[in-house]
Amino acid sequence: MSKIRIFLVDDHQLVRDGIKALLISAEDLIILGEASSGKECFEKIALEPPDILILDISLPDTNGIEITKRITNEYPETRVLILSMYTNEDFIFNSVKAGARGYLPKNTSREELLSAIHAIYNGEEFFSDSISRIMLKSYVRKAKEDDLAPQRGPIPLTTREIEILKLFAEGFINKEISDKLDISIRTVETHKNHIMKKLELKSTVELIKYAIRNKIVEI
Amino acid sequence: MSKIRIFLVDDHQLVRDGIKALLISAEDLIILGEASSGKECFEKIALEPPDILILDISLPDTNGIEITKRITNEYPETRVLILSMYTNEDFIFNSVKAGARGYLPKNTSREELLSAIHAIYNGEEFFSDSISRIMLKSYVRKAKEDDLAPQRGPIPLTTREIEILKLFAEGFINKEISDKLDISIRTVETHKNHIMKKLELKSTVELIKYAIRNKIVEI
DNA sequence: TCATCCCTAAGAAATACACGTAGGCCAACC
DNA sequence: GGTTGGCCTACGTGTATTTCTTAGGGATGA
Repeated sequence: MSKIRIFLVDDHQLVRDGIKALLISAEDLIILGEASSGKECFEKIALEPPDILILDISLPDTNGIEITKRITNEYPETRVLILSMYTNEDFIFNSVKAGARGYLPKNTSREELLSAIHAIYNGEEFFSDSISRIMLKSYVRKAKEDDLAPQRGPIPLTTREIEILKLFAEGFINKEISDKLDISIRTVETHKNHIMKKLELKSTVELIKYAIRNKIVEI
Repeated sequence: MSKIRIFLVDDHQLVRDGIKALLISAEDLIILGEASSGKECFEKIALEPPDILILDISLPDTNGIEITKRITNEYPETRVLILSMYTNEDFIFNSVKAGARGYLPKNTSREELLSAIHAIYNGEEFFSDSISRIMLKSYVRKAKEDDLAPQRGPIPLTTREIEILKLFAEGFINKEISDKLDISIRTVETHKNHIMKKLELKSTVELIKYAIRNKIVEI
C-alpha cells in the first residue's frame, strides 16, 4: 500500500518541525515537503501534488483560505486540512466553503492529527471536537436567526405604508403605484418618505433591503 | 433541590411507557404527565408547565415542530427535547429553528437521555452524536452551497461594473461612488445603464435584487 | 375637546435615471 | 498594420425620483 503523501505549509519553522516530529513515526505517511508561504507552496507542489496539504490560516503573503480555494480548483485530488490557532467561526466557515476537508486547532494531539489525516485521505471530513462544537453552535445560531430575523423588530409601519413598500420593492415605479392604488403620485412619495424617516434609512437601496429582510417581498 | 419536571408527548403508549421506565429510577426527575396528541398536551401542561417537554415529531393531530413553536412562544420557561425516529436534516433544522434545545434519535441510550435532560435543564443544548454528525454534514453542505450558488449563472459584468454595482447596492449614492472611484458621476451613471441593459433589468430595484442574489452584496 | 396618528396632497430644489453619442485604450484578428 | 470589438471614460437632454416643508380631513382615545 502506498504511503499518504503530506505537504506542510506554515510560516513558523518550529511549528513545521513539531508537526514533522509528530508524523515521522507514522509508517503510512510521508512528508513530501514544506513551505512557509503561499508562493513557495505552489512552486513546490507543482512538481508533485500531495494527497494532503496541511495548512495554516495565517501566512505572510496570503492566507490559508485563498490557498485552499486555489488548491480546490487547480489540484482537486489534493485535500486540505487546516491547522490553525484561530477557531473563530468565520475562519471555519470560510475554510469549509473554500473546500477544506478538515479543521484542527493547533493544540490538537498527535492521535487526533493522525485520525484527521486518515479520515481525510479516505474521503471523509474531519473536525476536532472543539471545532465541531463551534460549528454546531453556529448551526444553532443560524437556525434561530432564520426564525427570528423576520421578527427582529416588529414592523412599525402602517398597513398603507407596507402596501406601498411592497409594491415599490417589487419593482413598480411611483406612477404605477399611484395608479394601482388610485392615489396621487405625491402621496406615494410622501408615504415613502415617512417609511424612510421611521426606519432611519438613508437610501432607497436600504429601503429595498429592509423589505427583503423583513420578508415583505421575495428576493 | 427541586426535581426536574418532565412531560412526555408521544402517540405510542409503549414508547411513553418505555421512556418512563428509563427515567423512573432517576431521583432528580419527576414525570408530571404525558399526552398522545398536541391538543391533549396543551390542555394538560396549562395547569403546570414542565421544565422539559420530551416530544415526538410525528403526532396524530399536529407535529412536534408546531408544538415546539407554541411552547417557545407561550411557555418560554419550558424547554423542548425532541425524541424522534426521524433523523432527517430538515426535521432537525426546523426543530432547532422552532426553539428545541435538544434532539435525540429514538434508539438513544438511557445515559444519553439523562445527559440530554440535565444539559437542557442547565440551559445548554444537547444533540446526540448521530444528530451532531447530521448537523455537521449540513453545515458543510451549506458552506459549500454558499460558495457554489454565485456561480449559478456566470456574471457577465466587467470588473468595473461589478465594482460600481457593489458600491451602489451597498447604499452609496452616485456622487459618493464617483468620489470613491475618482470618476465622473456621468461615468457612474453610464456603468449603471450598461449593467441594466446587459442584465435586462427594468429598475434599480431589480438591480439591487440581482446584486443580492449573486452575493455581490450582503442583505 | 384636544392631541395624536394616519392618509392624503402639493411646491421647489437637488439628485438620479434613460437613452443616445463618443473619444481613448488595448487586445485580438486577418 | 489596419480593423474590429470590448471596456472605461464622459456629456447632453428630457424625465423621474428624492428631499424637505407644509397642510387638510378623518379616526381614535385621553
